[in-house]
Amino acid sequence: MATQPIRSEETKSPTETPEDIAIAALAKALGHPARIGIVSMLLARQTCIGCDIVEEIGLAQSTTSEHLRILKAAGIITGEIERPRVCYSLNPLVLEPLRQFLNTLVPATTEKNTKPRGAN
Amino acid sequence: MATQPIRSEETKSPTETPEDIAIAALAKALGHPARIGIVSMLLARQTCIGCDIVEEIGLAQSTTSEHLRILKAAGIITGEIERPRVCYSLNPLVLEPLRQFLNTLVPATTEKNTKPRGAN
DNA sequence: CAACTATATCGTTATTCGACGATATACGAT
DNA sequence: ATCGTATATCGTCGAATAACGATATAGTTG
Repeated sequence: MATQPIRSEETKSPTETPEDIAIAALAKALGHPARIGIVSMLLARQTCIGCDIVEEIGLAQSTTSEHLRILKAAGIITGEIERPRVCYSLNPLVLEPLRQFLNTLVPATTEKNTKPRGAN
Repeated sequence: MATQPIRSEETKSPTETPEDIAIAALAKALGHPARIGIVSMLLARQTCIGCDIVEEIGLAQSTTSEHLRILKAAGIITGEIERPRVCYSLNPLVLEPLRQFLNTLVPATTEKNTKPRGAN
């Protein structure tokens, strides 16, 4: 159906650096309100077991589990199994590339605005 | 899990704060390597006309235009029309909520790894 | 052992995304 | 007026995402 990719000799290769891909993957993992909520929750409390997250997020258990899986796959959170629970906690260091990317973007203004997000 | 009460009055409202939604929207807009590349490009040069971006990104013109549209919709870039060109530039301030979110996440004692982008 | 709890996974469905080529638009230059 | 350039939009396709209920898994407790 589609005409054959003539892309043989020309340099139509998307110029995606591995760095770009890594940063985009982190941003993508954070690109859903429920996942932002989960991360915020883990920041407020130190650790959370999954069922508390399910309750607070307000989505179906299976849906929440999927969001947790995405965050885990990106390395942003870790889940320590404590059968039958799973104890989730933040692993903020993996966000460094994204964080530094953003910090280079913003015209180095005041950094002292670091108020913690309001507790839920 | 206790049988969840049927979604009658309360209970199942996804607890998404407007703040969470805003942060997630920004992250989502950055959640693609091509868009990270565009933003990086606009950071390196000060402004770019679209055709240069198309060339550097290496995707079809229509695809690149779509990525530009997404970034524009999120407010991350602006496009000033200079017919027949459009001159794009960064508007990094709108990223503040996401940036601050990340900065509260990352333990502030972890500032050692501050190498700028591009060192690969 | 049986029941309960917490979580992950499966199957499904509807929606969105990402990519492309083709086409439309709008201006400057010839 | 026609051509060329730069950009946006349309239509389409396949893939990915988000959501859910149902079910499977695995440990704890009665």
